[in-house]
Amino acid sequence: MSAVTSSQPRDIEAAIFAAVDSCVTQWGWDKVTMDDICVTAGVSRATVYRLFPGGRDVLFEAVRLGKLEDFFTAMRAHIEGSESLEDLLVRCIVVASIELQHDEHLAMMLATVPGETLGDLTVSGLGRIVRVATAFITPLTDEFIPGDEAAHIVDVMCRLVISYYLSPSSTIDFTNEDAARHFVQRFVLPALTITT
Amino acid sequence: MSAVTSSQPRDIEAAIFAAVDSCVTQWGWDKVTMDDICVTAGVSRATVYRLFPGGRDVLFEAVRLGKLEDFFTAMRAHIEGSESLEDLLVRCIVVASIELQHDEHLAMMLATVPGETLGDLTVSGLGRIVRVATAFITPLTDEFIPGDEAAHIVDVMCRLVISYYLSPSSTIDFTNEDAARHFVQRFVLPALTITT
DNA sequence: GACAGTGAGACAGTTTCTGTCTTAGTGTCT
DNA sequence: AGACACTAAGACAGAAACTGTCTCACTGTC
Repeated sequence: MSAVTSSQPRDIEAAIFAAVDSCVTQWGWDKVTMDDICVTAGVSRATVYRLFPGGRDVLFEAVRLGKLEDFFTAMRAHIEGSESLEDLLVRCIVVASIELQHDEHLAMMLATVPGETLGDLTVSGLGRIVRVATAFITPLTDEFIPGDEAAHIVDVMCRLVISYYLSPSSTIDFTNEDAARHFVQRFVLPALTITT
Repeated sequence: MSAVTSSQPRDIEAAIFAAVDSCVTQWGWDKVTMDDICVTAGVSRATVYRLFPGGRDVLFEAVRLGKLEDFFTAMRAHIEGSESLEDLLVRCIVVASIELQHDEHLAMMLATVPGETLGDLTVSGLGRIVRVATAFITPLTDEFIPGDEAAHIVDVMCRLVISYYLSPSSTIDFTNEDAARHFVQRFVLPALTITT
């Protein structure tokens, strides 16, 4: 049964991912060594390097990519029933903001280069987040607005959510649905060229 | 004013201690480097090495010693009004157990060799804890029992508290005063050779 | 028996860390 | 002003660690 033989390596890969997650949570990106991960995962060095050729960088990149996808997959589940563009945008903002605030470790996971400060979220990491966010969210906006317009909206929303997460404002709280809705009605919807 | 000049270094020493505490809490003994501590304390490498000649080992030893004394000083405040030996022993057990459970970081601080597992609490670290505990507590038992007897009691109590902390039992909860009192009445007091 | 996947560990090259040192800058006391 | 004590900054060599690759022995499956 190929299902059996292939399920073994999957488990190991999952164990390694879990180990990275655990180690990074405990020590942060900088302090984690490959040996930490191997020991935590209960796996040999050779196995890790065979599964992730390229070593540390490749492994961490894979983990971060996985986290990013998990994040947006979960988010998509939250926004899938939206009946209007306003509703969709509000849900996006609120869910993302709450999720970020709830798990501050997540922000580091979402960023690009491990070991650098959260400030990187606004430099190298942001572009990548915007890219993934666009890929995940724009399909859901199809029924409301055209794709290129959606890309613009998602881009702006990403930056705002991250900005308000990194440096909260006393006037707007994106984790609050009413506040987010008010913001969307006031600043986002009027900016759209279409009126539907 | 010598008070002014001497208050400066005191502040720096305190800052370094605080930095060690913060760094160890964040990363654990193994992962902390001297540079981490210097940066966190906002102090130069040279300063740290001058204040703690011998470097890492000496600094960490000083921190641990300070923690140990803090711990027992706080404990002594809790048990100072005891009117009977039973009362005193119960308070010791409960306060120590609660304190340990409340701040698991403390246990690592109390141990001897940084970077090694908590298991060391029962090997190299235990002797030192018993020694300090004896020095702090036996003076308070003077009015109840002779010094050598007190030393025995403290020794046994230390081991029990640490053992139950490391591996809790379903039958005894030392953080509960009634349970601790019951235990003392049942096992400790009868073992004493004096009857006062 | 062939085979794929794994653990254990040796290995060199690199990076990081440690502990010491020198230099320059600061503020205080005489 | 000048002596003094203290500090920041950083260069430095030696030690320790981490990385990534490799080989070998072991296991279970086909």
